[in-house]
Formats: sequence, structure tokens, C-alpha cells
Amino acid sequence: MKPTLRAVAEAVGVSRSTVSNAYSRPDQLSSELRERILEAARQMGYPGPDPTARSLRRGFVGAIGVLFTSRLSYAFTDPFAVRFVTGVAEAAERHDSSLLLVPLPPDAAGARRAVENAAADGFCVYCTGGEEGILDTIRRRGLPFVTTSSRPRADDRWVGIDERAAAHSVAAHLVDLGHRRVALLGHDVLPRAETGLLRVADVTDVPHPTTRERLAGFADAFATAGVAWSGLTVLTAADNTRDAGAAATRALARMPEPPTAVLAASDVLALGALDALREQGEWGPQVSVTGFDDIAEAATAGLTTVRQPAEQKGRTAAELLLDPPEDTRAGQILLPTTLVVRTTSGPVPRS
Amino acid sequence: MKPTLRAVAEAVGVSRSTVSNAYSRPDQLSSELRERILEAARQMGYPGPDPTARSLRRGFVGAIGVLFTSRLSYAFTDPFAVRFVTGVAEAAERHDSSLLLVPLPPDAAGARRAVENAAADGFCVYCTGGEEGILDTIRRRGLPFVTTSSRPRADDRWVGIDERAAAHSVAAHLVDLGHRRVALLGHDVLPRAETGLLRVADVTDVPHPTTRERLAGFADAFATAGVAWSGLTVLTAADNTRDAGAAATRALARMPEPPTAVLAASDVLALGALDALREQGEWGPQVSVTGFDDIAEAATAGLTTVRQPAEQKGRTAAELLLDPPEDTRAGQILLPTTLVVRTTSGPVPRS
DNA sequence: TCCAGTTACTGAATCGATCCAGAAGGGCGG
DNA sequence: CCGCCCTTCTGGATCGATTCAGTAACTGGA
Repeated sequence: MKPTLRAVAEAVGVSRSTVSNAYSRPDQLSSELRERILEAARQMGYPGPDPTARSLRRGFVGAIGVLFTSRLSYAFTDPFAVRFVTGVAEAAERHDSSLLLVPLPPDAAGARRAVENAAADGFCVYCTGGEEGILDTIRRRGLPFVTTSSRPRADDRWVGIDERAAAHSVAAHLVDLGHRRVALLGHDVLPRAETGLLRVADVTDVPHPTTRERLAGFADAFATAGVAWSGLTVLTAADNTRDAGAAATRALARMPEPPTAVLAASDVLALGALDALREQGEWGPQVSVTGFDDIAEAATAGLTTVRQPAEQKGRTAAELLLDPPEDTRAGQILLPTTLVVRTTSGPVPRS
Repeated sequence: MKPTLRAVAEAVGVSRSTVSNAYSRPDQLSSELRERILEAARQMGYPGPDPTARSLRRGFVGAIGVLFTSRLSYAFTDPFAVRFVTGVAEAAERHDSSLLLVPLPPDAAGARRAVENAAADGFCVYCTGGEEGILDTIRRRGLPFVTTSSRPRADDRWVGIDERAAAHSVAAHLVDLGHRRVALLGHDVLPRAETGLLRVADVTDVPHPTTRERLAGFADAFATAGVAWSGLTVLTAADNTRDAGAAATRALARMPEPPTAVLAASDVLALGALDALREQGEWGPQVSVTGFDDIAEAATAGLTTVRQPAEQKGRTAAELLLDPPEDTRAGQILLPTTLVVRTTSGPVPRS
């Protein structure tokens, strides 16, 4: 067994408090004694105060948790998520805090347990589906948190973008280009993970809050332009992945009157859509495609999209958590978005 | 203040042990009493056993630490690192373990403190520079760990590839194509972070173990082919980033007899080299470039490289940590690598 | 010389649980 | 009816530190 602080104290012949002070409050004892203590500790192989015991007594851990709805391994696959975490990490680092990444199992009970068992001083909640239950669990623990995706309560800390307005901006761009027959591509559009076509029925039923807002924003733009919702098609991807985006998009080829544009709810899906369209011979590449997020690959692919500041979002979230503003009302921060027009969007082809 | 387990016990009129059992050992009490306890807890807003206290008493945390030498935010920028963590996350998930990401400050003392304070049951040590000091600190804490990069001690758990042989294979590929005047591109080649040209002096002096092995492997191939080391040039990138790779490569243009190929120690650097060469008018694009790792962008860029199974490396590392083989000698796992020839390597141009 | 003010250190209480030996009560075979 | 086992629950010790009020010795100013 490793020696404890107590053992060191006994070896040196001082009280435990003094040994503790040697580590955490050097000014509380003579530097001579301190040296003697540290030397003895070294000799005995004492690794310093146990982090867990220290946390218990001190009442805080020194780590912030980042909650992901989906599996952790998936989280790292999503470029936007990675950039978000990068931002969180950056801020955490500045505050000498570690990062505890917590994957939330899909079932509510498991998710609750995960949050209850996480040794963290607070949480950044990254874009989850069944968010409310999770926030409640955090509240029960009495820990602070920052959300990013769904509509926050008035007194919750939050950082995000105006999803709906941002989505509106890309859609309006397509409308301006003359597109009227358009497919909206989102993941998790229906509770059951169906893939394929759907008529736009009631977007408010979409369970995933971010997707819902974005689809609503898309729909807004068409409504404004007088395009009937019935002219729109919704493609449901099984996942927010490139492959799922491609798979969902392939359904278009089977339509009698295929759309002239695909409006995706994320860049990842949009890239998938491009993949699928490229397979479609001459017709495919003529279809306009837009994304959302502006991940790195978007630039390479020439994807028209809406940029949101991913790292900044993460950084701001962590900052909001680690050193909260005096004024509670300053706890909700809206980040700007920009429409980035590249080469994947263009006027409706004449033919 | 949140109620504690003790408060719940008093409210229900049972002992603390019983409440504890209600949460962690349902078979130790009648289900009727258990229900009563949980109900009372719910009423009082008791969030369940405190993770820190539980960890202290139980003697383990339920999280594995991943140690990064560089800043956390940088770690997420490196595609290879991200894939490695993805693998670790996957395995951790299977074992119901959280991930604690621990950035190690560049200074030895800070790094030691970070390791001493990390609340984890064991560590995956991702490719660090001053690795030995860190491993010692972990050993002092008596915690298990798995390394990936440097040469392990006989009884350390380790997962990795034969860096030198793998590096040899790309270099041999270039030799076969006729290249004789070649630049080796690595980061952190010298202790002081110099950028620019260097003659190959003594590769064994390179501080970063992985870079050292790879450069050595490159050199091997040329030695075998009878190419004098003096024919080789070493480019030192300040960082393992695309930009740093590009910056280092620009020095080539100033050489009287520029190399016909650039052998990079990582894909990230290689992509940077390609960027730089593309700027160089007609000469640049003729230079062959090879990378190392086979990250996703490598395929897109047509980069010739050596593939190593990144996710698998992470997964194996975590697996080795979380459920170690009976036989200690099975604790060192060598993963396979493959030479992937694409379009950035070709024969020496005639001119 | 005396008292106030520092400095250096001690001891007991505490953080919030889990563990373990053991007690009380019920069921059952002999 | 006794003894044994099983189930259900209890109390106290314990995990490894930190905190805080308090003691003792020393310093310095009047």
C-alpha cells in the first residue's frame, strides 16, 4: 500500500495538518520544516495528497464535465463537436481545470446515473436530445451548468446562436436563387429513426430541438417567399453522419419531380448529400446543396453554409461556467452567424 | 445545502448503511423498505450518493485519464490524436468508465502536479515528449498505465507500431522511385524549437521519441540504398501542424539543389508541405511528398503515407488498462502498418 | 517588564459515503 | 422445542485528506 499523509506525519514527527500545509500552504510553516517533510515524503514514496480525499474535504473537484447525448466515440466523429470541445478545453485549461467527458447512454435512467456519478464541479451540456431530464438531474445535484442547444429557462446560463434566423438565411439564399422545389435534410427528424422521404407535416413535432429550429427556419423562408410547404420534402437521416446524409439523399433519385436543392441541417449531412448526388450521373451535380456550421471540410468541398463560431461557443460555455458574470442576465450569450456562399449553391438549372 | 445520505437515513428512521444499500446493493434490503427510502430521497431532493465520497471509500474513481503532452486544445486539432481518443472513448464506454482528459503543462513540475492531481484509476499516456518523468509520477501513485509512443520498459503495458520499420517502408518507396536528394520533415527535431534547414547530424539526438524513430527509419532506408546521409536535409517544423509544416518546407525553395522529395513524419506536416510546394510555381508540384498516419485528409489530398490504425490504438490502450491480460508478457501489443501509395509520390522528374 | 502581535504548529472535527462484524427475528428440519 | 441458517438491518470504524480554533514561543515597542 502507498503511504498516506498520516504516515509521513508520523515519520517526521509532526501533525497531519502540518504535512498538509507543506503541500497546500507553504506559507504556514517554516521552509526548513517544509523541506524536511517533502524530503521524507520523497523517501517514503508518498505521491502527495490523494486527489479524491482532497476533493471530498475541499468540496470541489477541479474538473468540469462535458455532457454528450450520443456515444463519446461518435462525438469525436462529428467535427463540430470536436471544435466545441476544443473551445471548452481551452477555457478549462486557463482555469486549471480538467475535462471530464461524460457520454450519456440513450436511456433516461442510464443518463441520469451518468450525471449523478460524474465527479465534476459543473457541466457544459452539449446539444442533447432529451435535455430537460438531464438538466433536472444536474439541478438536483445543485451544480452549475451551461447549455448550448435548446431553449433555456430564464435563469439558466446559455450560449448559442439564433438557430432559426441562421437557418432562415441559407434558405432565403436558395429562394433568391429561384429554388422552389427543395428537400430539407435533417437527422432524427422523427422519434423513430426513419430514413427516407417525408412530406413536411408539422415541424414542431421534431424531437431534436436544434434540428427542429433549423427546419423551422428553413420553412420560414419558404413561407415568406410564398412557397407552399407541400412543395417541400423532408429527408430523414438516421444519424448526423456523412454516410447517413448520403443514404437519405439517395431517395431523391426515385422522385418523379426531384427537388432542385437540398438544404441540410448540418455540414456533415450536406457533404453526404453531395456524395450521393455525385453518384447520380448528370442530374445530381446540378442540385444545389447547403449545409450548416461551416466545418473545415465545408471550405474544401466548396459548400455553401452558415458559419457559427464553434470553438468560441465551447470557450464561452466553459467561461460562463467557470467564472460566471455578476449579472445573472448576462448569462445568456448569443453568438453571431454568417452566411458563407460557396460553389455548391447556384441558380435553378434551365432544363 | 443539499441533503446528505445521513439526512435521508434520519428522515426514514433507518441506519445510513441501509440507505447506502438502497442505492448500491438492492439485494441487501427488502424491496419495500428500499422503495420507501428512494421515495423519501426523491422528496427531499437527495441526488444520490456523492461521487467523490463514494470514490474515496471505495478506492476507485470510475474514470481513466488520458494524458496529453501538449495543450488540450491542440490535441483536438491533431486528427490523429482525435482518432486515438475516439478509440479510448469507445473502450472506456464499454467498461462504464468516464474519460478524464488531462493536459500536461510543458514544464516538468507542472506536468507532475497535473498527474498527481488527476482523479483517475489509471492512465493512457498519449505520445509525450518528456515521457519518463511522467511515467515515474504515475508509478509513484501506484496507478496502472499504458503508453503508446516511447520504448516501454519490459513490464510496462504498451501499444504501438514499429515506428522505425514503418518509416523505413515509405522511405524505401521513395528510394525505389529513384529519389536520392530528399528532405526529412519532422517537428521538434531539435530541443530548441528551430524552424528551417539542418543537415542530418545525429538523429539519435532528437528529443521526441516518435519523431526520432521515424527519422531513423527514414535514414535506414537511405543507408541501405547507399545514399549518403549528407545527401539528406532535415526540415524542422515548430509544431506538428499544417502551417508549421508549410513554413518549414518553404526553406527548400532557397536551396541551390533542392530535394526531389519530402518525407514527413506525419500527415499533418506532409499536408503543410504540399501547401508550401503548391505555392512554388512549376517546380513545387513535381516534388514527391509522403506522410505518416493516414488521417482522413490524406485520402482526399492523394497523399502517399503509412497507415496506422489510430482508433484501434486507442481502443487497445484502454482495453489493456481496463482489463489487463493475465499474462504480463501479453501487455505489449504491436499493431500493423501499411504503406498506402497514392498520387503525391512519383518518379524523379527528368529535367 | 509587560502586553500586544506574529509566527509555527497541533488536535479534533469534518467532508459523505461504504464496509464489516454482528444482532434481531423468522423459518425450518429434526 | 432446540439449534441452525437466512434475511434484514444496525453501529461504528474507516477511506485520506483539510479546516479552524487554539496553544506556545518568540518579537518588539513603550
